[in-house]
Order: sequence, then C-alpha cells, then structure tokens
Amino acid sequence: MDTRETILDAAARVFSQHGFRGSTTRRIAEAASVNEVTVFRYFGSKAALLQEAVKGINASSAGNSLPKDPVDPPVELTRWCESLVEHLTLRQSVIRKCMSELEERPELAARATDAPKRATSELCAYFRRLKARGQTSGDFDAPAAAAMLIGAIFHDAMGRRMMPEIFPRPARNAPRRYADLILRAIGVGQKPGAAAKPPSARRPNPSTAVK
Amino acid sequence: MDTRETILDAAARVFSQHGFRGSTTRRIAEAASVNEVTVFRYFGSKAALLQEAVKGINASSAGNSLPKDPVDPPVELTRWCESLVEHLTLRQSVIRKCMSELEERPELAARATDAPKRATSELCAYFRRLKARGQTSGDFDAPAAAAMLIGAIFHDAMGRRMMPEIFPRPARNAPRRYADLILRAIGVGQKPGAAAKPPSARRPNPSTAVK
DNA sequence: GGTGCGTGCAAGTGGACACTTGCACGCAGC
DNA sequence: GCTGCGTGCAAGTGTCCACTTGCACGCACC
Repeated sequence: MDTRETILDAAARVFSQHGFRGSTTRRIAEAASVNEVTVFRYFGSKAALLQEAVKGINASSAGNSLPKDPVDPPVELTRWCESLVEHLTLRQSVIRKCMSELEERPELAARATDAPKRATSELCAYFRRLKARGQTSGDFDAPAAAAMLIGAIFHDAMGRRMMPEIFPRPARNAPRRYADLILRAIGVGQKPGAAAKPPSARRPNPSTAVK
Repeated sequence: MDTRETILDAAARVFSQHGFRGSTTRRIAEAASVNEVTVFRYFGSKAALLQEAVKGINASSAGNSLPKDPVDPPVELTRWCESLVEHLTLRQSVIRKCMSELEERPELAARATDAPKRATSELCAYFRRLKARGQTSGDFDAPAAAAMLIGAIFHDAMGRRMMPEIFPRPARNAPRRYADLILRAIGVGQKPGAAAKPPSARRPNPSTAVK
C-alpha cells in the first residue's frame, strides 16, 4: 500500500538477485509496479534508494539467543545454530551480493558486518560462561572456537545450494553435527541420550557423498 | 609479451575488482595496455573473454596436500590449513565475485566449486584414515568435521579483512587454532610439546578483541 | 467546487556500453 | 620489394542506463 515501502521492498529483492549494477531503476520500478519516475521522486537517485533498501535488510537480526545460564549446552547450541543457519540461508543472495560489493561500495553494505560480529561475540561469551563454570576442559581458545563454529554455519548457508555434496546431510542435521563437534573440541561432555553419537554417520544416500 | 595472455590476465584482474557488469571492455583493454578493438579480435565478445579468464583462475589449485600416512596430525593439518588459508585469502576478491555471479551466470564460474570440493574430499579422506588407524575417538562424523574445518578456513579467508576483530589473532596462528580444535573434536590426542595449549590464549591486544 | 498532492505517462538528454568497420602502419618472411 | 599478419586508431551504431521535464488525471480535504 505505502508506495515508499513497496519500492524499498522491490529494490531489496532486485538487488539480491542482480547486485548494484544489475539493479536498474527500470527493473526496480517494474518489480514495485510503479512508474520509474516515481522512484526518483521518492529517493532522488538509485544509489540512495539501494543504500536505504540494503540497510533495511541488514537491520533484521537473527532472533534466537543463547541462555545466560547454560543448562544443556548441546541442545541450546544446536537450537542457536539452527536458527542462525536458517537466517543466513534465507538471506544468502543478499549476503553474497553485499560481500561482492563491499570493496567497491563500502557505504552500501556498511552494516552488513554487524550481524556476524554480534553472533560471534554472543557465542564467544557463551563459551566463556561454560568455561567459567568448569563445564569445559578449560584450556581452549574461546574466540577461535566461536569463529570456527560461525565459519561452519556461514559456509554451510552460503555453499550448500551450489555444492550440496560437501556438507553433512540431511541439511536439517547439520547444525547438530557442528554443535556437537565444537562442544567436543572445547571439552564439554555430552549428555548420554542427547547427542553423543549421531544415529547414523553413514547416511542412506551414499552415491552422491564425498568420496 | 603474448597479447592473448596479457588480455586474459588483465580481464581476470578487472573482473576480480569489478565483477562481470563492472568489467567493461574499455577497462580491460586499458588494463592490458591494448586497444579495445584488439580484445574483440581475440575473443569475439566480453562474455567469452571473461569466461576464459575466470576459468584460468579457478584452474589454479591449492598445492599442498595431506600425507597418505598420517604421522603427526597437528603439524600436518596445520600446514595444510595454512596453505589453504593463504590460497583463499589471495583469491578472496575473485571468489567473492564468483559467488555473487554464480546464480545469474552459472556458466561463468562453473569450475569455481571444484577447488572446495577437492579440498573437502581430501580432508575427509584424511580423517577417515586417522579413524581407520584408531587414532581418533572413532564415533565422529568425518564429513561434518571436514565441512566444519573448511568452513572455518573459508570464513576466515573471506571475512578477516572486513571484520578482523571476530577472528583469532594474530592471523598467522589461526590455522593452528582451527586444526587443534577439530582434532580435539574428533578425539585425536595432542602431542605434548607440539600444540596442546596455545602459548597465550589471551593475546597482548585486548582493546579490540571480541567482548 | 476548488486546491493540492500523489501518481502515471510520454518524451527526451547525455553518457556509457558492447561491438563493428575501414584504414593505416610496421614488421617478418619470401 | 612485395605480401600478410598483428595491431592501433578514428569513427560510428544501436542499445541501455540514470535521470529530467512537462503535463494530465484522480482523489481527498477544505
């Protein structure tokens, strides 16, 4: 209904498909079912429009957060990873475009680094809490572990569609696998029934698996 | 000297800075110190030129490979990670551009997924060798561990320049940190003096660290 | 019923782009 | 000395792009 929002929305969609140079004002106007001139009347220039549209995307946060008092790390961490994977997977196109534009147009995607920074910092704090309570082996490097788990999740979200065969399958189990691995790496004992051993490390679809 | 190679080289450079749409034939010709017309005489079209140029980049492989007979996993794996990080870091701009173009121009970067596939598969095989020799805890998920380590390395190579504060520092120690974590995750005991405990988990530069 | 405001539409401007054509020059080999 | 090849250069074509202008229409509010 609101013309301005309609245009912003369309611009975000077009940008995530075509990047900055591919987002012509014609395409955006068409996607918004609005006259091209109207776009200029509202935003003045393509650059200003896209900047605002992309800012809007990057502002949306990942939601789910880790508990202040860890009680069941495997479960809590798996949930958190799941929600992060989902969040990143849904936004993979925009993220890819932002990563590619960042060097050429830093002002466009300035806020794009906020989300990963926040996520890493939150995860790191969680690991430190575990350490402080003596629930870990004590001698691990929390920032490295946080970077590693975030990396696994990021990589999965960005790459799975293009090369599904290099990731643990089915996709729905991947977050649990990553969470389990990182917890073992930092020496957190697994609850007996919860996550110790994946029910089947050999999955029923070996023909396409990594050899 | 060879005009054709000169142009290909320039095209690769320009593409990695500006992406497909930003790689105008004028810019490429200028970067190659060649007349724009010459570009067309050699390659017929911008698309054909860029396809060949990008293929050339993706063909270059990561070099360093993991030993058939593991003798010192922490050291071997750290070396391998170091070489992979270096390889990816040097190519980060092209990789970012390819990731961003992949959906719109799949033919352009078709071979871009080869390198990660090969690396993951090699790493996975190495983990399986360790498992077969009983050097691991035995119940871990090799593909997940491989995906995770590759993810950490990929993430580091792609993100460190834009947000250095979320990665383990100094950069030169990161590969060892990741390797140590993944080895602990899969239950490989650390050699006493080699890598058990990073000499200082707290680094002397706390002001900019993740909080 | 008149005044704005939001919007559409037609037309156009200047520039960039991919790509073409035609010609001139210089150098290597016969 | 002539030929052919590789290259540069000047010019131009048609398309697309960002962005502008001017006008007309319709709806809301006074």
